[in-house]
Parts: sequence; structure tokens; C-alpha cells
Amino acid sequence: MQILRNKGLKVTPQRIEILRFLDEHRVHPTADDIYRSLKKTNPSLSKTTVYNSLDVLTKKHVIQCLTISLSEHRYDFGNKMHHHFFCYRCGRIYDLDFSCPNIKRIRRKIIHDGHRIEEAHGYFRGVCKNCLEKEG
Amino acid sequence: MQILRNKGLKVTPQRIEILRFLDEHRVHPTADDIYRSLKKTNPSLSKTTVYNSLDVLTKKHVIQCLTISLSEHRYDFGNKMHHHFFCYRCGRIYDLDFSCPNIKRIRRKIIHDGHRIEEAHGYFRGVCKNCLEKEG
DNA sequence: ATACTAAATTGTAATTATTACAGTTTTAGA
DNA sequence: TCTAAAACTGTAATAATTACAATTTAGTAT
Repeated sequence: MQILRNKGLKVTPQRIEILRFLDEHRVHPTADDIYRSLKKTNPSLSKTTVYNSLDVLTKKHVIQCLTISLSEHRYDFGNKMHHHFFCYRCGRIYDLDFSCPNIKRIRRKIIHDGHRIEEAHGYFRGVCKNCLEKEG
Repeated sequence: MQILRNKGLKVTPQRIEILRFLDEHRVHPTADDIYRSLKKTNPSLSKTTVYNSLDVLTKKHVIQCLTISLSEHRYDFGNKMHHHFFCYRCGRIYDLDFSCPNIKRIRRKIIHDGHRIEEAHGYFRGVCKNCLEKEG
């Protein structure tokens, strides 16, 4: 994985697996979701490694950590900014494609009010289509 | 407090105190910040009450729960949507006044992609003015 | 005013996500 | 191959939040 090397990170099987999992499971899983899944094929995997890897990948902007759920962190492959919707009822997170003028400004690492902005998130919450259909 | 009655909530001294604290301390405190402060003048206050009150006030959209900090919930008086900036270094949360076209749409409780949106948050993270000046 | 009922508060105990840490293993470069 | 720094592992600790059962209170009807 060249992306790891480019960021000055060592390439380890654990990181590769975690990245691949996120790439192939775009449901914004938790650290524990990832751990439980990868543990099946790599029983020696440690949960601490999953947390550490997610942290460092987030800090290097390889992946994104979403704080939209009220109780745990959820992770998103890639660093392309887009908006998210969290359903109160089922807990699912959906990607939204709002157009948003602030995104372009952030991309240029703009200073706003003197603060250096490195990260931007647009979060929406409510009840999702599926749950609305089920329960009205 | 008429706002509580309007939402079908009972008016209790605890809730009044919590609301007043949030109104007078616009630094986006944690549940524990609120608890420790109010405990001084009301030693019988329970932390569970603080959590319960913040939860119900958030659900009724009297206050807002911010998930911008990576480790705990922070609370904001009122329900007027605005953007927030979180400083990695000092943990402070600043109010931003970005203009944002999505806010107006959300205000009208718009359905987007079939989802009913009830809440919107714009979060930015980075290093704040103060910390930049200190450390460069 | 008094009594009643649902809602709210309290305190403790449990839960759960996350972090700290020390020892071992692995990566990447000389 | 050798080495040093970085990463991994497993366990134990931390800290925010929630569950729960008992008590108290707010608001309404009598």
C-alpha cells in the first residue's frame, strides 16, 4: 500500500487489512465491527492494534473518523469530504451529496477567524427512509 | 421557565439551574462540567439528573448536544444552528459564523433522499488562533 | 388546601468505548 | 544479515454514560 508509505507509516498486514475492510465495507463501521470481522481470519489481531491503526490513519487523513453517532466512533474510507446522515432509530449512517460552498474553502486549508482548519464534517440526524416506511 | 412547559416537561429546580448554567456559560461545557459547578450550590444534585436532563432537553431541541469533541459530549444553549470549530490542542470549541445554504433547508424540516432530517451540525477541527500564536 | 399520579430525582452499580503500558515482534534501511 | 525505531499484543485501567430501584416532587383534580 503506497498510501501508507507516502504518509511515513510502515506497511503492516494489520493496516492493510483494516484499510481493505473499510474500502470494501462502506457502512461506516465501528472499531469493534472491524476488530470482530478481521479477528476471524487473523485470530492474533489485537483490539488495541485496531484502535491504534484507526487513530494514526485518521491523523494522517487516510481515513475519516465520524463522531455523528452519539455513542461511538465510526470510520469512513478515504478523505473526500461529504455529508453524513445518522438515523436515530436504526443507527445507520448514510452518505449525502449536498452541495456545500464551505467544502471548497476548507480544501484550500483556509484560516477562518485566525483558526487553522484541517477537517470539516457536515452531520445531519433524523429518521431514515427505511425506518419511516416501517413505522410511519 | 415557559420553554420547559411548552415542551411538555415539568419545571424542576434542577432543569432551571442547568438551563441557566448553559445560558451563562457559552463555552460548550460537558455534563461533568455542569455537574461539578452546580453541585457547589446544590450538594444533593445527582450526576444522573444532569445526564437525564441534558438528554431530554436535547431530544426536545431546547439545547444542542455537540459531538465535535472526540471523547465526550458538549452542550450548547439554544437550538439555533451554527457551525463549530474544535481545537485539537486545547479542546476549546468556538462558534463560527459561516453562511450555509443547507441550514435554511434543514430549518424547513426538509426530506432529503427520503430521510427526515431533524438536526444539522457543521463541525470543523484544527488548531485555534490562540494555540497557533503560542506554538506556531 | 389536600390528595393523587405520573414524572423526575437520587445514589449506586454496571456497562462500554477507549487508552495506558510493558513486553514482544516486525518493518525498513544500512 | 543486523539494527533501531515503529508497530503489535494482551491485560489492566480509565472515564463517560446508562440501568435501575427507591424516594421525592410537580402539577392536576378533588
